[in-house]
Amino acid sequence: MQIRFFNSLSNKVEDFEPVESGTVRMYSCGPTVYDYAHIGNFRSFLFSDLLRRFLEVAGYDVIHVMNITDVGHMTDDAVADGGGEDKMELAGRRLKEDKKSGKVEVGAVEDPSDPYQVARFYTDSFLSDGRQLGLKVAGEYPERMFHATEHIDDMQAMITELIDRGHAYVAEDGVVYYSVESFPGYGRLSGNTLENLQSGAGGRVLDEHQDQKKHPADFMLWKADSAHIMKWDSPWGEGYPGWHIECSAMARSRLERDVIDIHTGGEDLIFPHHECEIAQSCGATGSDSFAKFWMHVRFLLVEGEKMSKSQGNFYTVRDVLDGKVTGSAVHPAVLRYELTKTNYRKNMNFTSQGLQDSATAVRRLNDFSAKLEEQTGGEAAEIDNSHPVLAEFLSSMADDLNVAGALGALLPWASVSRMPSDPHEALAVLRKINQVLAVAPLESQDDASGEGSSTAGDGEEAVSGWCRELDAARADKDYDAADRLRDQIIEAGYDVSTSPEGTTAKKRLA
RNA sequence: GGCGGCAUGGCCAAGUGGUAAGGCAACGGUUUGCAAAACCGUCAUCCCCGGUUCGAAUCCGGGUGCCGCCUCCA
Repeated sequence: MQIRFFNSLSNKVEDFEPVESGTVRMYSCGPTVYDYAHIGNFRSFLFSDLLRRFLEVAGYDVIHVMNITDVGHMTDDAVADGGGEDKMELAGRRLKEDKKSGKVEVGAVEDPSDPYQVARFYTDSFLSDGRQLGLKVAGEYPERMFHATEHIDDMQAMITELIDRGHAYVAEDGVVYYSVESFPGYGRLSGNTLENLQSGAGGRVLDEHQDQKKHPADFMLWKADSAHIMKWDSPWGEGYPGWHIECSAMARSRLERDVIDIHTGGEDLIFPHHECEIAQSCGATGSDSFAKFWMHVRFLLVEGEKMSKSQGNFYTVRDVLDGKVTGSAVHPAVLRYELTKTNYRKNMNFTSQGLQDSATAVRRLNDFSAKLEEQTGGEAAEIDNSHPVLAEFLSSMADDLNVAGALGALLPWASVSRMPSDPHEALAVLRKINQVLAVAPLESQDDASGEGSSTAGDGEEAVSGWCRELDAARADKDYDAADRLRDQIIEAGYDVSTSPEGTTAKKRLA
């Protein structure tokens, strides 16, 4: 099976081969932890998870790492190089407000003016969201997910290398800048070559107040600022690192290679972030490449509109799970399915209807899974990847993660009314597919979350009592009572199914 | 103004030269105390214009629309 991915570096679909046979090293730009992650963030993170899971099922050892950005982002957007205040500081003030108003539990953050506590709070939120949604790397914290603030040494070492190799300089104001003119490959990823940047600058202000820099596109590596809320000693004065350097430094130290296989992120990161990473990494290592494959996720729209706080269509993961979109609680597996079912290179349209569709599909896969488990007693056959459904599923995924094609193979097969002739084999196939999709069985998410499942158990007992009452009413031909009970169960968030064997109710997933 | 990406039925979406997968919704039927579920069946010529070809959703040229980046941002 030849795996092919679209490479943002060449804007072409290319055959994928890892640098080291059998092992894939991938780096994903992770969350910033001064706010809750939203569904757009998670589309990106789940894309990297799907990619990683697919590569694992395809037979690779995957070393997948993701950073947690807890330093280096500034609020002032008029000045790109360290203006305004640290977003962590702002987040601290907001948390303080939320604490007062009761939006954030007492005890969750003791001292909001401590940026490390703010980071800790939002890191925990992220890890909890991630684990619920089946994000493997979140379950591997802190081995494979780690904080930028714990890698300041690596960043400083890389900055030193860059200065030594003539790729960086200390400007008159004491700020360390990367010199883009020292790196001929600048612009290769984004198309924003120095030439293009210049010719495209018409009408736009390109840093006229950056007269300290040798070139307007030079970007900050270290800024001495003893007044800054988060600061470290350095050869260039007490201060903090630029935003881009953390990924270059951490990818190298954590993946232990100068050249890695795959680097992922949202499409907005192509420029300047990833362009700058390449310049830094290649500049420091002397290698002519940093990541062999760059894969970028397109943005998602919400009901056809851009997601924005002012439009009122801005959703965090917990908003969706709590039912802010659909009006009733959404199972994490449904959100995972919804956010991964559209190919990562297309803008996906996140809609309430889509969530409902996903819930139907997840239900279907789970019913199918449950029936197979029942038929086999959980005994799966030994299989390779040659089963027709599995083979088509994997070959679709191998084609630049064609999820829709893969689901096109899976869904018609996964039908409880046409059960496969060999359930042991089918169970093995489904389990393998679910290693990629991670939506059926649903329990895979519950282990990690720990919350919500206990209350669901209580509700289920009441509902199953109502089902027995409903059966009794129907036996008595007391249809008014039966209809009332049915409405009651539906009201409680369950789908009712009556059959000669009795009434059963299943929790609606969205 | 510069650099990229995308455009298939009501919705999600496969298909990369030979006469349009799959899912959801809808509609008709079977079933049902009624309904739901389930099952059977029905449902598109592919943004526009021009070209290449025996033949194009698929290749080429020109438009149009949408998305991202060029300033923090998945």
